[in-house]
Amino acid sequence: MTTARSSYRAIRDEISRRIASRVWLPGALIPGEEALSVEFGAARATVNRALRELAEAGLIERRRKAGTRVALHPVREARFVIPLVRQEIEARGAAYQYRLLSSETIKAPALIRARLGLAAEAQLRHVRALHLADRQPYQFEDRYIVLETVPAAKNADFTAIGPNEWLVESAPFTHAEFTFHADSASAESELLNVEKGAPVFVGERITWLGERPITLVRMIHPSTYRMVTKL
Amino acid sequence: MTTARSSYRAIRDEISRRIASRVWLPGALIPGEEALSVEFGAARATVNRALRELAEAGLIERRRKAGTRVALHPVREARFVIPLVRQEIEARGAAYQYRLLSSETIKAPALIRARLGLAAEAQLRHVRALHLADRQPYQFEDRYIVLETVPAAKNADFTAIGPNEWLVESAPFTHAEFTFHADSASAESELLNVEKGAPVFVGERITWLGERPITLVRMIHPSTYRMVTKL
DNA sequence: TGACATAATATGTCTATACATAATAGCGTA
DNA sequence: TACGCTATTATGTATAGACATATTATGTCA
Repeated sequence: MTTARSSYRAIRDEISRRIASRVWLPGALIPGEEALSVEFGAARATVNRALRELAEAGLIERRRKAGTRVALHPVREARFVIPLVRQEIEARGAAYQYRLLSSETIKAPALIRARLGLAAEAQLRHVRALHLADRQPYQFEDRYIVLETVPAAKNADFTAIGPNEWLVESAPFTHAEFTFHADSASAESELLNVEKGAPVFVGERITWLGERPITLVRMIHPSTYRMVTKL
Repeated sequence: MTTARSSYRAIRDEISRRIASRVWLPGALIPGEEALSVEFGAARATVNRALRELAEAGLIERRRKAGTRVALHPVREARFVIPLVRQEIEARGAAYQYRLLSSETIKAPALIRARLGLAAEAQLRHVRALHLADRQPYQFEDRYIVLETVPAAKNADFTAIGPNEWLVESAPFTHAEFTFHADSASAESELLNVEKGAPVFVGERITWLGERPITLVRMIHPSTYRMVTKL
């Protein structure tokens, strides 16, 4: 027994159950908050919280005046966590190793400029590094840091601590965009210890602080990599 | 001006700003709800909602008695929506086409049985289909449906409506597991109109209704595919 | 010193009430 | 009929007050 008082969790789960068991069919209008609060013997605020969470999960759709209905095509969202590579590797019980491959300050190439919306003269720090799990190549990191947004990155030392961990500590972001796709290994094939042309899993991430771009990174994994998330 | 009364959004955004601008550093303890409610001139419940959302986003960490602190390694979560292939394609302004390739009822192969935790005699419906965008192959769908859990799938007609849309309407799920990886095209290479051995992006999804598995599906895209999500 | 009970405290949740806001429905008028 | 105003309604948000719960800090006793 959780509590004598009706909890928003109990209400949420019961409503979720009714939808799953098709008591309330997709597209159907469900009772209003007032009615539910009577049925469950709870305050409307409590029912509201339950419904709000279900709406966030995409199970129901709510509109003022129109009421709440079971989502027709539950556009559900999966969440996946964005851990540091090191944490990701250590969580698997593997030994983490980091190797800095190259680091230089350059003028932004046109392609990167376009992606980040930078001026022609923008300066970038370009870092290439390798992350290993149990001595096996795990991820090749190819990163550009916008020095205008993060001046401290100009002289940061990435030989011991990777730019990923350094940025997390030193340059918080407000927005991010993630892209994932499959590609065939080219220049990085030797580094990842795979055949040239072998499939690789590529994650790309751009982060911003407000309107200003912080960094663009390509993270390339061999095809043994699995990105997993549960719902 | 949003409202004269302080809103939880305003509070949430202000706290978010303080973290982003490093007024409150990673690991630092931030004022308690009581103190913040005084500062912002709001009720504690309002501050609570603001903080709760930030905690959900992974920006702060909260513990009873210990208080609230700025996350050291913001284990932030990205969310990505799981739309129907049709919606995904139509959202790009492309014409959607669906083609059923094969459909049969079989005894579960050992590999699938293991993944879904099924008994040896379990019956499955195995469906293979192709989804096209502007007449170009977009996704090859290779699906197994557990007939024990979804008996109605035994006689369902998947020639016009794909099993994906059919299941969404007919068999809601409670849990799901998603896996993504890169692979090289083998049997499906012709269907996707790519070279044999070309890189493909593979998404795998298993859904459950309570404890019982509903379906396992492999969704295979050519390497031009991009999975995008924003935060 | 160490184990254990106890007090203190910040967050977690619930209630009752009130007002805000979006969106629909219905009415009246041109 | 077409348009626009207005009343209605369900959700959205805020408040004050209360109790619940997890966890830390403290104190007591062996």
